[in-house]
Parts: sequence; structure tokens; C-alpha cells
Amino acid sequence: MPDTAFAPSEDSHTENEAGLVFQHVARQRIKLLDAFLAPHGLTSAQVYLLNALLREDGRTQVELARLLEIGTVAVSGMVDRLEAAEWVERRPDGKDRRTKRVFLKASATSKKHVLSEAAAQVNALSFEQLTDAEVDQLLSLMRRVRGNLREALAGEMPTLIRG
Amino acid sequence: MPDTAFAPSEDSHTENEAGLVFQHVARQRIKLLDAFLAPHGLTSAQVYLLNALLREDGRTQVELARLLEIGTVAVSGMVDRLEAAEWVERRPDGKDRRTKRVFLKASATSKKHVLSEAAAQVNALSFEQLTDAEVDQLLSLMRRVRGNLREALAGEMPTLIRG
DNA sequence: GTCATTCTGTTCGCATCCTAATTATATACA
DNA sequence: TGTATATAATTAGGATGCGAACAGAATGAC
Repeated sequence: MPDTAFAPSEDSHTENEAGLVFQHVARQRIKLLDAFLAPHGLTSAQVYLLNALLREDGRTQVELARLLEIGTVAVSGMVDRLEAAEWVERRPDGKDRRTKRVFLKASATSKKHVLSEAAAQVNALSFEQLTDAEVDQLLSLMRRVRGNLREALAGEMPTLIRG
Repeated sequence: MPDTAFAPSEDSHTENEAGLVFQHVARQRIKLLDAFLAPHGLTSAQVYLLNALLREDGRTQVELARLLEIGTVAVSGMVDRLEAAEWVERRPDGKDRRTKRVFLKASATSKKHVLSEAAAQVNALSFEQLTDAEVDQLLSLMRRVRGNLREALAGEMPTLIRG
């Protein structure tokens, strides 16, 4: 028990509330982003994937999974839908016949401005009345928490399996 | 454009990265909590609902939806599964024949300690190497962001529909 | 070269969220 | 009273995530 701040206190509601706020922020950001993107026939999850390709096209599905921190199964399904909607296409890798590389089609590339605009608007709404310093602080702390969770999932999961 | 910190800069990756960190933290917390709860035959989402009932039993499904910030449809499905697994039961409300109140069964009440323990462990892992002051600051900023998003979803959605 | 292992992508089944539409009931108002 | 509106819960269908189990291909030990 290394931390005393979250040992069960008189109010066991505290631990629960802390968890809910992370859920709520993530889900409400998705909801808002989806609302901005719906007129363009896109969803927030699809845009995260497209943005990864806009930074560098022709990634493998494993690379996409690592960048988006989701499993390859989820990537497979999303690329299926994106391919059906003609936003991207799969092409075989010349060297490795297992891997398929995902490339943007012109319809997606032409939407680049729409995508960053929608993300910027969601950020602006999220961070209203927060100073730049507070936003920096929030993102910095969130990155540290993400790092902790990565470690926990890489290191503690085996303990759970073993124990 | 009230905020200059997230106006499209030279690096349009910035807006995207900010969004991803909220997604990742929320999803990894779910994953970790699910790992702790799996031996007990429960999921993280179910535990959020059970915790709401542990604080006050016999809530209506609309009340649960408001507390968890999800739709009544999602509550309906979750209560279906929780009821099938004998964790809770629906009982009619005496005064209003539309509403059904959800009550914990003994099997769930007896797990109270397990639930808060799992939440406390996820928090401890999430906030490792953060000072108490930093955790307070993070949660405070997250609550402000949640408030902003609530307003945005209540106020800006109509604009999207109208526009 | 051969065999065991690892890696990439997929299919399957499930849980959790959503929107839209439906049913049944309650409430407000003319 | 009677009708319009609002509310509680559900069904239907889709998107996004998961783990388990699989096939095909590459890689490493020998």
C-alpha cells in the first residue's frame, strides 16, 4: 500500500468519483467531436486513424494499433469500414507478405483541414476559462498518468494472471 | 476564437495529441479495472453502476443514467445483464407505473469491499509518483473540463442542428 | 534445411456506448 | 373532460473496443 491518499477513507465514494471524471471527459469529447464530424460522414475514432496517416501515410496496421493504443483487432475493423467508405485503401507490403499498409485516398487527404479544425474546436470548448498554463499542466499530468498506466498494464497484468 | 493556444499552429498534430491522451487514460483505466474485477465476474462499467446503488439503493434508471452520464438505453442494457447475473433486481415504483427502481441483491452488497478496493488500486497505480497536491490539481482541472463539455453539449449541439 | 517460435492480420462472440423510433404512462392545459 | 405534451423504459441497428483462437508468413536455433 504505497499511497495513503487513496486508502479507503470514511467516504469510499472518493475513489469512484475520481474514476468517473476520466470516463466522462473522454466520452463527452467523443460525443462533441462526433457532432462536428457527422456532416462529413466521419466518426471521431476514424479521424484519429486518418490523422495518424496524415502525419505519415502507408503505415502497417500494427503501427496504427500502437499509435492509437488499441488492439490490432480494432484496427482491422476500422480499416474495413474506412476502406468500404473509400477513405483509405490497403496495399500489400513488398517485403513482407503478412503485412498490409494503409494508404489515404484523395477523398481523405482533401479533408485534412476539416479534421484539424474539428479537433481544435473541441479543444477550445474543453479548455474554456482555463489559462494556457493550466492547460499545459493538465496535459502534462495526464501524460504522466498515461505513462503510469502503460507500466501498470505491462507489468501488473502478468501478476494478475499468475496470482 | 477565444483561445490562441489551440489555434492551428505549424504542427497540426498538437490538437490531435491532446485528444488522444484523454482517450488513452480512460481506456487504460478501464482495462486495468477490468483485470482486477474479472475474477469476480464483473466489469468496470457494471461496478460504476453498482457503486451508485451502494451509495443509495433503489434508484430509477433515469437517475442512474444521469449519475453515470450515459443514456437510458445504455442503462437498460446494463441492468439487463446485471439482473441476469443476479447482482440486482428491478422492482416497480408504487407511484409511477412507468418507472422501475433498481435494487441491489445480497450477492452485490457483499462485494462492496471488493469494489472500492479495486478502484483504490487503479487510482494508486494511476497516480504513482504524483504528489497529493498534483492529484488534487489534476482532478480539479478535469472537473472543470467536464463542466465545460457539459455546457458545450447542452448549448452547442442545438447550434449544430440549427446550422 | 527443419522445426519451433514469433509476428500480422483476421474472424468470432461479447460488452458498452450511441441515435432513432416505439410503447406505456403521467401531466398540463384548454 | 379530453387532448396535447412530456417522461420512463425498451427495441433495433450500428460503431468501437476487448480477448480467444486461427491461418499464413517470417525468423531463429540447430
